[in-house]
Amino acid sequence: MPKQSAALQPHRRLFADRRRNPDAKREAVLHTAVRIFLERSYARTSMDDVATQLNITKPALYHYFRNKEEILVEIYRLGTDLIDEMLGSIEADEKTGLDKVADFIAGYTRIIAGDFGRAVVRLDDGELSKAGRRLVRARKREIDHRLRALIDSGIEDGSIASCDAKIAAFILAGAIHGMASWYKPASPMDLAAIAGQYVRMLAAGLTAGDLPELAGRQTIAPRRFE
Amino acid sequence: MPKQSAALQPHRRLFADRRRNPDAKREAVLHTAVRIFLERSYARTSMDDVATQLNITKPALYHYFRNKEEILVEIYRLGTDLIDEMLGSIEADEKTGLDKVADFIAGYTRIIAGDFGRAVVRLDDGELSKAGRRLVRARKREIDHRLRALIDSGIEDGSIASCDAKIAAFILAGAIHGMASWYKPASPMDLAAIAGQYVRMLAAGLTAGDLPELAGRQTIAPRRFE
DNA sequence: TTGATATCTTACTCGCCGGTCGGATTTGCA
DNA sequence: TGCAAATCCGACCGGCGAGTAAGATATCAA
Repeated sequence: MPKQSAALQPHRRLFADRRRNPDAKREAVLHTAVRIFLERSYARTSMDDVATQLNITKPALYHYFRNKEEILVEIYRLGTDLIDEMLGSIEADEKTGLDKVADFIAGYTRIIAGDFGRAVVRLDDGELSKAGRRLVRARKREIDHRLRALIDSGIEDGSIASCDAKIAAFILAGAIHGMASWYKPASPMDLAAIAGQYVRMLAAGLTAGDLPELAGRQTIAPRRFE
Repeated sequence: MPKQSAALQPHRRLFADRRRNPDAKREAVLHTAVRIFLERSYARTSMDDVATQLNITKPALYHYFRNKEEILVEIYRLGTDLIDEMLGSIEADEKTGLDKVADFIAGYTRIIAGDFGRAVVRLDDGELSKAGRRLVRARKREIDHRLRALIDSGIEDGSIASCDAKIAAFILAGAIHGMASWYKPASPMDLAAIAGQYVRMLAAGLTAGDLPELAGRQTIAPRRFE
């Protein structure tokens, strides 16, 4: 049983009387579902779980969504839309590549702090059908490529040290994605402070690509850390 | 049906004749299981899948493991053992904090590139029972704390810029964990080159904690990126 | 050779969950 | 008011997968 937060109450009440606002109800399902999915994972959440939380029964859910997968795909869509929107506004700016990437880091951390952003990162798209998986992964790949383009533009204009943009993008995205595993909305830490340290540390990593004493370091002894 | 790689053949052959080497067979189960779990996820892998891959039937598996969870816990144990061992050897060194962290990054990427390391990071411990989850998460938490200690020591000896070690550890670990999602052992990219860029970029981020022009930057306009 | 034991198989049980069927109840509109 | 459509429910189906029971077969030690 997921803990019942006060924030869910309005969604429950929405379903109290029939015939009202199908769109609002559909949205209510999504908001409730994404919370439970994040808490329990998609696979371990049954349609009954979602329905119960909404104070309805399972078949009622199938009035708003064809199946369980459609709910998940819709969640991904909403989440990736947020990221797309942010990327669009960053790309439109007239800034150096480094500044754009820094803006990306700041914006991305904020999106990941939200439910739908966290869902994009944490929910397992391996649960999807082949078609759904293709769709979702294509969107993720596109986001990755746009981040790489940001980095490349920074390398070109000299604001970012020469490096492999592909790996750099993985490092940036990975670092921020990790947030989805530990960040709790009710966290005592200020989100702005967290985002600030992310920007500082990661942007610094991009500018100082080759500190001589680090570039030449030898790695640890070749023990068999398989 | 998971693709049958040549590397699995020896494990299949091990079970060809009965009564031979229980320890080796147990290990063979683990090696086979971790591969399938990484490909298909733990939840979507049935005991029949594992058994089939080994050329035996499901009940035979229960001769070596009490249940499915025991296999997963054992995989976690082997993976975290690798990390513990590495941390131990790093902690024993007489180096600056930054150098120790750099060694950690290099060693960690190599471990994550292996099956059991990748398993620690990618397999969902939410599938475990309460007891198993407690155990696994305790080990993960301990690793996190030891990394923080490494960072703290670097801040103390001045090799790392002052920052929140907790967040810094999350950033480092997150960046490397991300590798588990895209790295394929048969990758064309040289692992050493990847590890090198990880070390360079992340270590640089730790040394240059406060570039003035970055510290003072204002974040993106406060749109509602929920 | 012969029992004792380990190993492995065939054939089940049982619970869970996505999805559906048919019907009941409401709502809004003519 | 009356009726068509929308909304929702109780009861069910079918499949999947973890785990087990009971027995067959090979191995090893004596």
